[in-house]
Amino acid sequence: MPKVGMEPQRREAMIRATIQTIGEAGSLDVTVSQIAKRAGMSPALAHHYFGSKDQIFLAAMRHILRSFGESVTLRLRNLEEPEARIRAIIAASFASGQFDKEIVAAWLTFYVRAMQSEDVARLLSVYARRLKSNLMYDLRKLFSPEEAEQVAQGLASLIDGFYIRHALQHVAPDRDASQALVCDYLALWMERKARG
Amino acid sequence: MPKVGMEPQRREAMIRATIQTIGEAGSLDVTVSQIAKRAGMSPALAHHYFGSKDQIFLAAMRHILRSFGESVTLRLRNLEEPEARIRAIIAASFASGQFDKEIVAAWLTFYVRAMQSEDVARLLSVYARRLKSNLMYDLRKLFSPEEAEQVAQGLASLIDGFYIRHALQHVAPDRDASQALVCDYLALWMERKARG
Amino acid sequence: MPKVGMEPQRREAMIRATIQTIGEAGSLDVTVSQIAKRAGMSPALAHHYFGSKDQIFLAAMRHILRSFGESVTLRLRNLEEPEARIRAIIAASFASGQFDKEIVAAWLTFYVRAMQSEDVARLLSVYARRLKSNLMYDLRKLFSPEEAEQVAQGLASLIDGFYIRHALQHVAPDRDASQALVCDYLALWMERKARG
Amino acid sequence: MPKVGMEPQRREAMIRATIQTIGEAGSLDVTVSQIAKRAGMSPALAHHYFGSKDQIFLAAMRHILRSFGESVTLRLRNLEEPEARIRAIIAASFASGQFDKEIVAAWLTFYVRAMQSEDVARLLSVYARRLKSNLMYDLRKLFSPEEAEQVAQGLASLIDGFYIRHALQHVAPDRDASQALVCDYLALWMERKARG
DNA sequence: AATGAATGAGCCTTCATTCAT
DNA sequence: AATGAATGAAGGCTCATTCAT
Repeated sequence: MPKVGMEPQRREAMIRATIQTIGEAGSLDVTVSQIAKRAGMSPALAHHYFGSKDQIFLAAMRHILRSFGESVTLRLRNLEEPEARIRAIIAASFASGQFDKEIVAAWLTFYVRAMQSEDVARLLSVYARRLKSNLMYDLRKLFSPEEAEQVAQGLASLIDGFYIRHALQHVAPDRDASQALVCDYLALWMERKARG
Repeated sequence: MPKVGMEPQRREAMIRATIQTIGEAGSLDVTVSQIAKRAGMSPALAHHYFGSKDQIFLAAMRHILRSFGESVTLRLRNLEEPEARIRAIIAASFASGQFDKEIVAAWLTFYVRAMQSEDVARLLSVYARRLKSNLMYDLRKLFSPEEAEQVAQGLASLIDGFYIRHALQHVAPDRDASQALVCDYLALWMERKARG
Repeated sequence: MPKVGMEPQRREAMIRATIQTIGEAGSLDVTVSQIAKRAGMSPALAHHYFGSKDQIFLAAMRHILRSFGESVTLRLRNLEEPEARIRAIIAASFASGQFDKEIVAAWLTFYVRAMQSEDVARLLSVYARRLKSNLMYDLRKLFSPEEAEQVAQGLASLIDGFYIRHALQHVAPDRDASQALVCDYLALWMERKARG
Repeated sequence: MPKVGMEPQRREAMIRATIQTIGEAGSLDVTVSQIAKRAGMSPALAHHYFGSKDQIFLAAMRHILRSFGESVTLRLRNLEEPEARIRAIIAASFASGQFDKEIVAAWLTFYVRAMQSEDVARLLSVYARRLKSNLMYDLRKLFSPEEAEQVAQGLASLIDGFYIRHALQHVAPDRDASQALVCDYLALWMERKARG
């Protein structure tokens, strides 16, 4: 009996396998065959569902981005206080499922990939803009427009910086310390503001 | 035209071409042929001088790292005051010749490469350790040991974060704004300390 | 035309083509492309099925060795008399399908290859040991242990010698004359023994 | 001061290096660079003196052949008795300097090479013919023409067989045992003849 | 729905050989 | 006499992608 409606399962399996494979290899230099094998199917079927290797990567990236977006949305629900909301966004970045070695490695490789692929770059910039607008929404309630802009830039860069360092196993601070340092960056600005 | 003593010139040409090619492509997926062509020689000669593609990449990376190191050393000469010295290190990171699109792109790809290659990882960690010890040397004069550690981590991550954002043309702040924000991070800590 | 189950056919075609190509060239300096072309497939497919050039060679050699072994086994069936059995083994070495120009040339190149490749050497020594134990089994019934050993060595070397000479088209004796001379070597020993 | 008359020394060094290199590698797959390096000169100079890689190999082979020929001539001097002379020829084949691992390996590779190269084949056949005529000269004094022919073939093949086995480190008999077995082959024929 | 079969294109690497000095 | 410089040509191998079943 021919199975029907396999597509969603196959796609999901491929996406998961893609992230795992890239994460392990620490590189986009993974073959479609490797990914397909891990996903339990033939490379031919993978192509059938995705059309090309690029599309496979894009789908995986979209998955990571969407998953992060949903995590943020969830954490912001019921939070009113600006400072708390910003901390929630930061927390989302370091949450398990996001700051895991595997995910971060995949994330990084995609980042680099954006230098080559317009599609990837577009995807990334959508995410970046949304993250920034999220931050700005609350920062504007705490700081002047110029200061808010600066804090947003600082926070985002700091997070990216910790990501890259996490991926490379430098003597990087662990998850909690990293998150604490980012939160502290907000605190430093709050203190300056308080002091006048 | 004399035909002896070409090796240094050839090596230099290859290194320059490697950085340019990687910078433009935004990827390590460049062929030895491409690089050699840009450097004005045959791929065979490139292999003759470097032995392998990996060695070509390593040489290019060593060049970037050494160049950065020398820049830092130069800028620290004659500076005594801790805060000024830290600002000098930051400035070196954003100096032209270092924060250029091309260099940063190459830098990033090497960063990612470190996830695969032991050799690259080693090279990078040497640089990271030196940078940190440079920062710590002066930070310890300004802060408690724990605080110094935190500031160092923050500064380094912030710089890396701006690098990655610079490479990706996000709505990233420009060179001066980036540098200013990093310096301001130090300022924020100094203010907190001053306030007690 | 069904497109499944091609692997065995492809492998067989490759093995045959390998022996032919090496036989014609009289050298292992043949390219995978040449062999694959003769076998009617792309070099890529050849690699797909064998993994590497070395594996292709090994497979071809295993084929020759196995084919010789089976020929010997077949000829020994139903033979009880020691002298007849030894003559059968000798005959197998000179049988058509074994002492053909092509096969002998391939055989020789593999022999030489054994000086470089552990794998080939191992394969060859397995065959050599089996051939010797075959000979010794019957020789021990005809001669003293020391004599049996000598006869075995002589017979084996003589066969190898005729092989090498056959391959090189020296004014070498033809198949029948070669075989007769080897058999006569056994006869010489039998006469000596008879005479006491 | 420019050195003059270097050519003979250079050629000799190259020939020695060629035999050593091939002997060690157990293969003709050695590069001109390897040989030249071992001979203490640049590959360019090697080409200057020999013209091509083929010529280098041919020169090395000619050297081996000539050296063997001279050894035979020397050993035959002052020997009158046919049987003794034949034994001397056999002894020459197994003499140190001829039956050494290195030489034998080179010898074998050249043998195989003869299947490809007309030049090598010609060289080899000259040697084979001379060896045979040497043997026949004395054998004819001991046997009928047909028998002499057979003994010559047997002796030559036996020697070649021991060579090949010596090169491959099979559980081959050592130098003395090999030589004894070849001599014994002659003895077997003498006994048959004596018995009548 | 699924896959084994198949390949074209391309890359890294090696090497004999040439040339200018 | 001697060599560093340089390359064209070729080979092994990989892989995304297509196709027939």
